[in-house]
Amino acid sequence: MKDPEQRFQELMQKLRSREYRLTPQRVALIRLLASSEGHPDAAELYRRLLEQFPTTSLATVYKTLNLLKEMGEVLEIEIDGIGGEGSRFDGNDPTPHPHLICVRCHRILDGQVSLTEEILQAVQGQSGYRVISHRLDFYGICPECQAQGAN
Amino acid sequence: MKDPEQRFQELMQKLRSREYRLTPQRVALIRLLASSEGHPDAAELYRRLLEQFPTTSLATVYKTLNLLKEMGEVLEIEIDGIGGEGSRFDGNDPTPHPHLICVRCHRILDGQVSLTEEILQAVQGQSGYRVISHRLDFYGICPECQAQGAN
DNA sequence: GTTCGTGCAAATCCTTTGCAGCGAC
DNA sequence: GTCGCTGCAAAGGATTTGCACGAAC
Repeated sequence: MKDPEQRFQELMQKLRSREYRLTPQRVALIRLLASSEGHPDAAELYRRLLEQFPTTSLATVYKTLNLLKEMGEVLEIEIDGIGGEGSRFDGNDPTPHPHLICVRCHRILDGQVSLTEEILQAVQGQSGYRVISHRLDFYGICPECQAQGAN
Repeated sequence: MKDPEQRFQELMQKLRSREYRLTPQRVALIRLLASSEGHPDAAELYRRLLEQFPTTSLATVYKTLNLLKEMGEVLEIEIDGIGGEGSRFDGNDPTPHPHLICVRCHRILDGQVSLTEEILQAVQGQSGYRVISHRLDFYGICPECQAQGAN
């Protein structure tokens, strides 16, 4: 995980250079995304933002999120098999990297492995696809949940 | 890809042994899912089902889909970064396997590679998670779309 | 005859959009 | 002063749910 403050500066710089307006709400949201503590979803970001800006709306959160996604600075993590949950986001490290998703408590941890070059080559060779990015997620039970319940 | 007829029999057998009712609509849907030609979404399955049962409803498609998902006999493939599309489904092979998703035409191809045992071990070791399943999807441009447009 | 599945409509949930007013620049 | 951003409310789209009728067993 990158240093949040450094990542924050990085994001600010990118927005400035593209001449986007740095409204206080936007800056606060970017600060949250720079650390992306716990891989928050839109509602969680909204909740944290409300503490500073009681009139902020969810729509604003989504708009900024979409802006950053288009810039490739935020990664969207969709959890499947787990109904009723929205996407989670990672603005700390937008490079494709694996996630470990606990099917019990929905905790998300960053994985440290990466796909080997052989695998990428094999996939491209077999299919003829030109691979642009990928997504690798593991579903399982986190240590805490293992400790709690048997099974 | 498994032989669709064989997979169909397999699915029928599993439903029978759990004493689910084999209504004509359900049987027809299972036949579609056994091949899962083109990794259809719910709307596509519904469309194909309508040809045989003009009064079928989307709700019924979803209900059967959920039943089979819970039984672990259908894999749900969620495409992200591509808005306005629902999940796609694979009832031919419910074992986790990679997919190649074309970001242009949304074609989905089954990948032939699988994660190495080392990667799985590494992930479990680093995180302490007990990994149950995983998901590996590649995003790129399929050969047809590469041929069409430059870039 | 029972119980489960179907099909309709309405409801849900996340996310997006339209628009008027405000604020960054 | 301009134009983009905000925030509200309403719309949108995929999926789910409630319920009464009909069909599988």
